[in-house]
Amino acid sequence: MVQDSCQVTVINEQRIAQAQAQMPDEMILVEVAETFKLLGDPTRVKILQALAVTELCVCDLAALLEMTSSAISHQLRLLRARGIVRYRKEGKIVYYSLDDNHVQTLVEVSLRHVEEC
Amino acid sequence: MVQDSCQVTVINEQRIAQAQAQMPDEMILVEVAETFKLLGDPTRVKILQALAVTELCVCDLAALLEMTSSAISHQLRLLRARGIVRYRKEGKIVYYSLDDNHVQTLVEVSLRHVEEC
DNA sequence: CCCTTACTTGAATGAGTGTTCATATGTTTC
DNA sequence: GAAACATATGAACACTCATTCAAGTAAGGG
Repeated sequence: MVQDSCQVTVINEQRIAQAQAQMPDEMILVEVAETFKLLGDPTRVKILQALAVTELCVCDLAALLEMTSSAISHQLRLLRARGIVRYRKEGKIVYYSLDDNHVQTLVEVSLRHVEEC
Repeated sequence: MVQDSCQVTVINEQRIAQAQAQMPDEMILVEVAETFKLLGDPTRVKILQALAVTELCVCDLAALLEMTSSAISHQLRLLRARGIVRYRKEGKIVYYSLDDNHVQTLVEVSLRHVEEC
């Protein structure tokens, strides 16, 4: 047993070294967590699920999810910032659609996972 | 254009109906979001990444992530509650390992996604 | 031009969350 | 049995976050 700088006892030094060796960069792991965090909200999951079916404008999404346009717009801003959705203006109407099929895959995998349990 | 109960104007009634028809149950979508939320924290992602390599006890994880055993234990409790990790007692030491390869798949897909960008 | 409409945005608020600290539990060792 | 140790857990704290509300922008119609 060894004490590290944090006063934590180490039991299996070798396994720790092994896990550490295969651990991706801190930065990458933080990004992975942030991606998941973005998907970790029912409103945003519903938005993505709807946009996976068809392009929709803000007020359509608001009607579909029975929420205010403001609430939807705030969430779309987050999804936009991560490049998950893109938008297209048509007059004063703004149409949103998916811009990242990786994320779509994640939602699908998670859906199948939940449905199996 | 139609006004629904929430005072939101509907632009594309047909598309909304289409999206609604393909929308999974509210309950399932909430569970999907909760699964993602659980993966949406750097500490938990690191724990899962480490356990994907090898079984580890709480203090090993604490040493690896340079955090207190208490903080790790709290996170493991959440992962345990969702059936994502399982544990095995060996005397006073508690070894944790992964108990859900779906989740492992999600992390892998997300890792590849982040690394591509 | 003014009014309505679709959307955005900033501040505020209430709920939720991760870590710390102190304490408790259960196990081993002396 | 007492001390040491690995975990677990409850409360507290700072912090984040989703929604609401109010105000602002930009486009179209009368």
